[in-house]
Amino acid sequence: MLRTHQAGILRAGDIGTTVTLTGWVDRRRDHGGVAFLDLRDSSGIVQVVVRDEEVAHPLRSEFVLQVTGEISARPEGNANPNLGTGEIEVIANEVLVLNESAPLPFQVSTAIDAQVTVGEEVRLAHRYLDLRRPGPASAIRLRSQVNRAARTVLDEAGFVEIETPTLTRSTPEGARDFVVPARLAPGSWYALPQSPQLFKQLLMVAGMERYYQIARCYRDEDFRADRQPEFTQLDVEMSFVDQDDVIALAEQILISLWKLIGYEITAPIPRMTYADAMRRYGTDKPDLRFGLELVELTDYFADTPFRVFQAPYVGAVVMPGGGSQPRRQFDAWQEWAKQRGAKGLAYVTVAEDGELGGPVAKNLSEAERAGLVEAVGAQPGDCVFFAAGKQSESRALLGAARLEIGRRQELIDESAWSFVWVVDAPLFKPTGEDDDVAVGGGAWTAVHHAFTSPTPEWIDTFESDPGSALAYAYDIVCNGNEIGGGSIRIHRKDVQQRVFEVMGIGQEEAEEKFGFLLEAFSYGAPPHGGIAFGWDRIVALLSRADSIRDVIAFPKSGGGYDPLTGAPAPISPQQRKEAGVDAKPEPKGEAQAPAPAQ
RNA sequence: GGCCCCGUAGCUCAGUUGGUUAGAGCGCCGCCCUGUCACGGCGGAGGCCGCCGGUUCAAGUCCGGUCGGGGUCGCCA
Repeated sequence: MLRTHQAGILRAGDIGTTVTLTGWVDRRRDHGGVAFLDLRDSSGIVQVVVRDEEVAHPLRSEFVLQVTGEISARPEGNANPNLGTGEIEVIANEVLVLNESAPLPFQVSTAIDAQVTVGEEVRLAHRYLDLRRPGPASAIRLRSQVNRAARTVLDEAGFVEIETPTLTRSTPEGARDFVVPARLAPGSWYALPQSPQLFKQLLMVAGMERYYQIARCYRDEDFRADRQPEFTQLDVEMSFVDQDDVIALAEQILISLWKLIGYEITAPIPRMTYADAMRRYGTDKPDLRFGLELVELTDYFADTPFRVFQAPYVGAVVMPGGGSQPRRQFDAWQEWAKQRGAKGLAYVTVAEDGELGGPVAKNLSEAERAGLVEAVGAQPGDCVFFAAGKQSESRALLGAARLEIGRRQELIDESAWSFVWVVDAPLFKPTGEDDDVAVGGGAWTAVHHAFTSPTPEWIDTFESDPGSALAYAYDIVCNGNEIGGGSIRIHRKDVQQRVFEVMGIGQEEAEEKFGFLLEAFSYGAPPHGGIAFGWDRIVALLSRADSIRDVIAFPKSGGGYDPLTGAPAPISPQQRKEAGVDAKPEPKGEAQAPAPAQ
């Protein structure tokens, strides 16, 4: 080793020791006759005193040094309480420049971090400099701990870590695939997996019984703060289990993860049905850090004279203290609602004397006005927002309004952790956006994915009422974020075929797309199920990061662009030719992709 | 694909009703400085105001388009 100690761990107890340190010049304070260097390595910072002006003068920020010297107590009154090493300093008797540094695109030293935030674009373009800073670095280090903690739980529970292919076959449904040309089969393409879903099920057929993988997944979709084209899941699958077994294991994992940041999750984590979540919070991922539940008023307004409320669903959410908002603020709420595709957001204010105000109030009947405050649970000074129309759309709007109210009124305890399992989701949803599609129209698609089993109660009867059939699936939600989800899978070929039928996937199509899986299932597939955790999102939550970009070593920016490498980039004509990108598939007939190996 | 916000020095930003030579802090370069820790002092360099077009006597500023970034809705089984 080029060093004997790490800089950041030196303490008063080390006084008198001669050490050799290596690291970067964080800052330099040159007084002519004496110079102070803040030497930084991964453990922290220590002050180095250089008395030789010739040595100290040419040093610059981020030069890489090897310093040998004696640990010494700082002179009386010169301690720095902001540094762990603030009691001591290293009196250098040898300073070797291991490498120089060009002037920096941004300041790496975080001494002034509180005042200046560097833009994300430039940080990502020089991510290797960004990661020298303790804040960004700590997120990446936490991620390593998170991986280790999960592996420990799973290893102790007898799981086998198995890698699955990243060059695989494009499967229908779901997100857009990233595709890779196959040089040896021009015109044919691999797809990068959206998740290891099919492989992990095959591993259950293979008798591995307990599988996990920290798996990279790829989806060619548009961006969000919490979405990257490549992202990571902790992927888990188990044989001979039911829902409670998977949930119990998942809770063990979550407990060990949150323990890393000193939070104790109390198990069992509460469960809520999907129907309840939608009814009370207007979303399948409710943020339970605050109350403010939606109030269903369809019956209350059953005979209303107000046309807008003559709708299949009427609901409301209360904004505490919202009654005193100025008119333009309410106009802003209308705009907010319109941006989410709603016609508007009706509201009623409740004055301190209980009098109702706002443009909607006068449209209500006497009786409706009289009972409204009690019906919605409002207080004087509040306002009540209403949504009326289709149930799903109205609830979604109210659910979004609830979150917005929570944020604006600071009802959310940002230090809280609130976990909930959302269970009993529907198995199917109507295809297309219109949820009024008549049952029996035949157009159903899987809510989760095509291999999710119906719950035991529905397994024999789901065809009779696909819209009501429940899936044997579960999502784990933390502070309004879905951080994982899974299901018990279908392991019987006949059930699988019936599910395909409801979804309108014919036998031929099923054979072509999932033939290898269906065949595997014909050889004694064990009952199995599993879960996948959104690893980036979990680490982002644990590190209190705003974006998953903060917990990915080299994230992409908008448009899938990597500001560091410049990927994606054009390829040469030679590469195009070799890769077979431009190969024209032969017309139909035998040109079909070869059947999976039998 | 729709909508919103942002593009001015290496970084973070200011820039008046359109009006002389576009500023500040930090950083950078040079000199000075023996107890600093966001050290300090003196001096200096550094700008296609994202790009293209328009309006105007005159555009960083107004208008249209475009590119890039961020957010959001659609989308993401």
